[in-house]
Amino acid sequence: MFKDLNPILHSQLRLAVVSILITVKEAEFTYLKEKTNATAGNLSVQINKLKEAGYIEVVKSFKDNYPQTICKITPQGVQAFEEYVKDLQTYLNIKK
Amino acid sequence: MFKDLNPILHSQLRLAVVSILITVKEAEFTYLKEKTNATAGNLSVQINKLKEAGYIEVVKSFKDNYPQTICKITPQGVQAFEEYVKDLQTYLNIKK
DNA sequence: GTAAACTAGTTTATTTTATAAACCAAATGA
DNA sequence: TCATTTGGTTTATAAAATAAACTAGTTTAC
Repeated sequence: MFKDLNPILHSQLRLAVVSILITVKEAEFTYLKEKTNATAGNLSVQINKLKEAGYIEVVKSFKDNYPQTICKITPQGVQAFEEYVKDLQTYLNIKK
Repeated sequence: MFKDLNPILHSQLRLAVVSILITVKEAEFTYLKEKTNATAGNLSVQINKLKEAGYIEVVKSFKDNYPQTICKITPQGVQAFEEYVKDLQTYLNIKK
């Protein structure tokens, strides 16, 4: 009946990050922070979890002398997100 | 951009319970346990949280000599669920 | 009639998560 | 130069989910 929801994506902040990355393909840490209203610490932790899960790719470099962290979604990330959205439907089945 | 998700509903088990109660209006503890595949302990805890939030009503009685716990959704529960589903859309906006 | 197994839960303890607070290294500005 | 800001990370704390243990009673089998 109810499909298990991917716990990595069933988190408000991680879901927001993946949601953004699905549409923009690439985003800076600061951009994600602004769009999600997350604290830097929280975002840092959650980005690492997404990276460890293989859902995003993180590239660190420097831009205008400042450190810069760029995140991109991976094919696994896209797939996991689509699966999550599909699974979620079973919980929201008011639309019949 | 991203609306905050109701933390009481953003939980797999509680969401499943509310989802069921939205469609059946009334359900026994044992029925919910079977449908959600939850352990009794976990279900007991989560039912209490939903009750404390005012999202469900819990009536205890006896049936065939055994204790029986019946849960029903409240108007606030229905409203919170609908709001949650709506808020969730902002995270899933792949459909444009 | 009494021990073993089962029903229907609750409570407590443990693990996992989420979040906040504190920190770091470097850059900028007064 | 030293206080502030940027762009983070690490560590500590709070909250949540989950499991394990327990309660209270019932049924079944001897």
